[in-house]
Amino acid sequence: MADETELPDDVALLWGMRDAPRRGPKATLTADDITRAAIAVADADGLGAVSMARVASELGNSTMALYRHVRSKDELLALMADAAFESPPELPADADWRSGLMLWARHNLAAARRHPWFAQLPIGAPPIGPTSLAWFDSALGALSGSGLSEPEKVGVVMAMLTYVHGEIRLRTSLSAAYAANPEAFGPRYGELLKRLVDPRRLPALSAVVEAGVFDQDTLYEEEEAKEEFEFGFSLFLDGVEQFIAARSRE
Amino acid sequence: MADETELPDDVALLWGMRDAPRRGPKATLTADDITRAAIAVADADGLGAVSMARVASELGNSTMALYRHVRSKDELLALMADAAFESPPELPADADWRSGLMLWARHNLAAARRHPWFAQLPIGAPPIGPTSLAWFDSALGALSGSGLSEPEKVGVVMAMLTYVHGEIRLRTSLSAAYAANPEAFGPRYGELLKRLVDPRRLPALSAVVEAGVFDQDTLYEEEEAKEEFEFGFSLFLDGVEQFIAARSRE
DNA sequence: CTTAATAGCGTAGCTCATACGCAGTCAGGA
DNA sequence: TCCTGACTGCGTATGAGCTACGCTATTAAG
Repeated sequence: MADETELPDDVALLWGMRDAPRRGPKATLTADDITRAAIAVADADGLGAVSMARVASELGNSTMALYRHVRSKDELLALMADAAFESPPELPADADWRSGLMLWARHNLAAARRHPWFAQLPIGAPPIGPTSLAWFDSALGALSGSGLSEPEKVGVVMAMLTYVHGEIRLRTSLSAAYAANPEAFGPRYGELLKRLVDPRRLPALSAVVEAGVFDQDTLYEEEEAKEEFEFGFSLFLDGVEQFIAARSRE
Repeated sequence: MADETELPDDVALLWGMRDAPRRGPKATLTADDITRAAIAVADADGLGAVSMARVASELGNSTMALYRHVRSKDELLALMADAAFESPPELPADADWRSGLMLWARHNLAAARRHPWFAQLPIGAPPIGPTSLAWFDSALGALSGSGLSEPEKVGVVMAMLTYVHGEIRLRTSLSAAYAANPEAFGPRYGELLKRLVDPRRLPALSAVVEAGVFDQDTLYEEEEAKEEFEFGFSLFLDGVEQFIAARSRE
């Protein structure tokens, strides 16, 4: 928290730390307003509907007015990425690391499901925004009683982030697509597989298909998706548990 | 593999199963050529450089000629998504499930690293292309000796896909961005964190930052990324191992 | 009161996806 | 043999999107 003068401009914008202008007219718009409006548009009509013109009109401004507060659309997307996740949950002080991480993951996924366009944002830099770092801190905090070293904690948290981001990208995207167009999924998928999968070329998949695993049409509904997440995430946490146990035996 | 007449058009295209036209001039172009050219453009200059005009000019054709073979750019992207991963690896017949999945994941990641734009493609439907299904089959096949039921195998494979996709999205994207612009990362990241992270508000993250975990500038290089992946993925596999052991005890 | 910095915005240039229709090409039937 | 219908490639045009540029109005400092 030394001198703020040398903070790169994009970082300063994320943290709301640009020095206020001394002269000129009062701004009727802030980068924050723009970010919120863009998120509202994306929530309502998808990321594809987020154009500078659309966001501006939503705010009752002209398109070019936005560029006084945001250098480019890419910068706006970076702002959206940080703002999409609200604050991380308060982890109970007496919680063990496992229930802490589980709570963290559930909240993170819930936030991602509220903003399904998040999975489509390009990732061009390590997390540096205030919200992203708050979530990072929260996850690390859950491991404070684990006895792991700092680099080990980071390793575990990065692995967890990996799993959760995969969930966001795969299952959340599919759920959103399913909600938009249920006919293209559901039982149609199972039937397509039955016709496309040659038992000689893809024997393992064929066995699964023949067993009817893909015949239910509830595969992409929220309840089902949650259960599948908890199953896979628990596998991961079991591995973490083993790791922590091994470390504490040393 | 029943009658092919009712296959949805996009699926038939993915499988190369459109019925050939009886009359008219010979086509000088195929959907396959277009897909390959588009992938080449994306590999060379990023997904943003993939425009219909660019792909067409790369093939020595006019922009609109592409639309005879591909219904829209979205369809082209779907073709690219399936073709990006070449064939899955041959798993040694005598391999145990764990080394099989590890081999699978390494090959999958290697393919993804060759095509870093893959992480930016929108996911709008469950996997249905021949390559995607071949990889799916390969992963299921690795579990054939595990004693799991078919639905359980699918659960484990989906969880693994989740982890690997997260890796692709997070680490592969970052590595690509780092390769394109190393100055924005490296030690600069550690220093930024030192200035931005308030020990009172983000104590756990602050401890990690002060411990110097982010000070190396090798964080995003390929070797380092591989090691971190293997660590996290092993945690996951440890969990799977426990699950399989518990199942076989019943 | 002057002046420099700043906000909002109109215009215009460029890129892109793609609808539409024309012209040339090939296979089968008359 | 030749016609006809199907099909390929492509030129043009439309509309949307990002954003550089410059003008005007507004505010605070000197």
